[in-house]
Amino acid sequence: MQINPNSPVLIFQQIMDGVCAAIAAGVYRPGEMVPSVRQQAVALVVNPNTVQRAYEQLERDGLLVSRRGSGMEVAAGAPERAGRRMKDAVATAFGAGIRAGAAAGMTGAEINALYRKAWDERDKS
Amino acid sequence: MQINPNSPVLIFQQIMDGVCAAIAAGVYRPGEMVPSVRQQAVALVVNPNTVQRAYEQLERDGLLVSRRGSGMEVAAGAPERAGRRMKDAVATAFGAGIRAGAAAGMTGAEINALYRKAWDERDKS
Amino acid sequence: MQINPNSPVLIFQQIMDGVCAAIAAGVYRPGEMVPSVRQQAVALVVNPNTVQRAYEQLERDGLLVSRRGSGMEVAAGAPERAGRRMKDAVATAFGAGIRAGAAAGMTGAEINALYRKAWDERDKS
Amino acid sequence: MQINPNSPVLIFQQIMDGVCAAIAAGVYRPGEMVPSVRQQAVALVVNPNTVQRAYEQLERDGLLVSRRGSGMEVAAGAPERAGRRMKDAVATAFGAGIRAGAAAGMTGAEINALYRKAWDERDKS
DNA sequence: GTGGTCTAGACCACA
DNA sequence: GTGGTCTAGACCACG
Repeated sequence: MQINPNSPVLIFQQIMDGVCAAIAAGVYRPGEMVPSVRQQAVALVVNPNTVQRAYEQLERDGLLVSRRGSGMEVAAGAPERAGRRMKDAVATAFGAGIRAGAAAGMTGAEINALYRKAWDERDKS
Repeated sequence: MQINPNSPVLIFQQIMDGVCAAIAAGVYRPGEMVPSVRQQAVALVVNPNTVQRAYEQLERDGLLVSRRGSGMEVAAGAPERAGRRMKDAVATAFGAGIRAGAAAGMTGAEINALYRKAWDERDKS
Repeated sequence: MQINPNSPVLIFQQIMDGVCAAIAAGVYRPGEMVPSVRQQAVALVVNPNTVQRAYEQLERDGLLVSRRGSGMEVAAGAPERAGRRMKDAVATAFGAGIRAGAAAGMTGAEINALYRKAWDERDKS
Repeated sequence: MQINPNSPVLIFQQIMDGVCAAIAAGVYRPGEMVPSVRQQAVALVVNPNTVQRAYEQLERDGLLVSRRGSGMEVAAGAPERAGRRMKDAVATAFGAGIRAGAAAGMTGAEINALYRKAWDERDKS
């Protein structure tokens, strides 16, 4: 996981997205601990408060539960919730791209071509 | 063109995107005037300062040129530049979606299915 | 409204309680602006971030809505929600007192006497 | 006695409250030993350090005295002190509830009704 | 001026 | 060591 401080996407949201994806992908499993706020902060070269905020939000969303004094743990049922969230996010991104293309007067074929191109260039960057 | 004031996407960016798309789509043609700051502000239910800032940015990007005393005009060569920008934007959106899906552990087939679903649901909202 | 920094009750919660009570009491009415983050901060002799956090939470709870660039506004239907919240809070406080008294071996009469005494001493402090 | 680890009330305070109530109720009598730190920790499903801190505080408050090498004993005069503390605690809870209700614009009758309701629902939870 | 995000660094309760 | 709250002060987009 990596953070881009120059991205228009808020840093704490990038962290949320990353943790959410990791849960959905089964990298973090229910009952396991996620990296501590301070660890994540140094790993991502980010302020601990920012990580804290992301974790706090994930706890409100039911993906994490905080264990006082010992750390944050992946909640039961979190993988399903995270999977749904990620599907929504992907669908939203695709929808935005399609709508932007249509607004720019592209034909369906042109838009699909852009998708295929993006698909072929995955793994880049 | 419509603005969503509750979107996380900044309003002035939504305006830029809309104008850029309109230029790419041929709605606004080189040499034509774009709606005045005040007209746009009324039409989009937005603060004139915000429209002003979007137009300034578009001028810096070479899509608009200010005609002294009379308003902003679409620049020569703007359609091509705008078209390239929109293609980049669409490709970026698709790339982000694909990367998010992959990070969440989705298979290629699942991601493609989400794209097809988003495609079938275009025109919605 | 006043904040007690030495109270075990978290400051941002004291702020939330105060605003919630003011909404329930009709001091702040739907559609009106609440004091700005910075104003509240100086008024309560508290850090702006702390006020911000309280307002943020109240927004999540549907009592406030933030108007970009202009301030925070009392949400429609907020008085009812706030009233319910305050009733719950009062009931919780009374329940805690009653349970504490019972745990300490007090008789019902003793507990009721303490309530009457607290009632007679209201307005103090 | 039971601990709620999800309560906003600090655990060590919950322990202090419980022991204090037990002393006030005559469950623990002067000269008797209170459960050892380790026993309490097991019984309450809590970290021994937390129990230790609660006991230390109670000793500082004059409710317990440590018998060297053998544990903690209820101090002489502790029941009176504990009783006073519990009365204060109950009165404080009632006062907070009454003040909260008044701040929310409730009438005296409404507040009293909430008290009666809380009274009728005692023993619950 | 407004809200909102981020950084830096402090203190506390808890394990 | 952990999470959590608070302070101080910076920058940004928006009105």
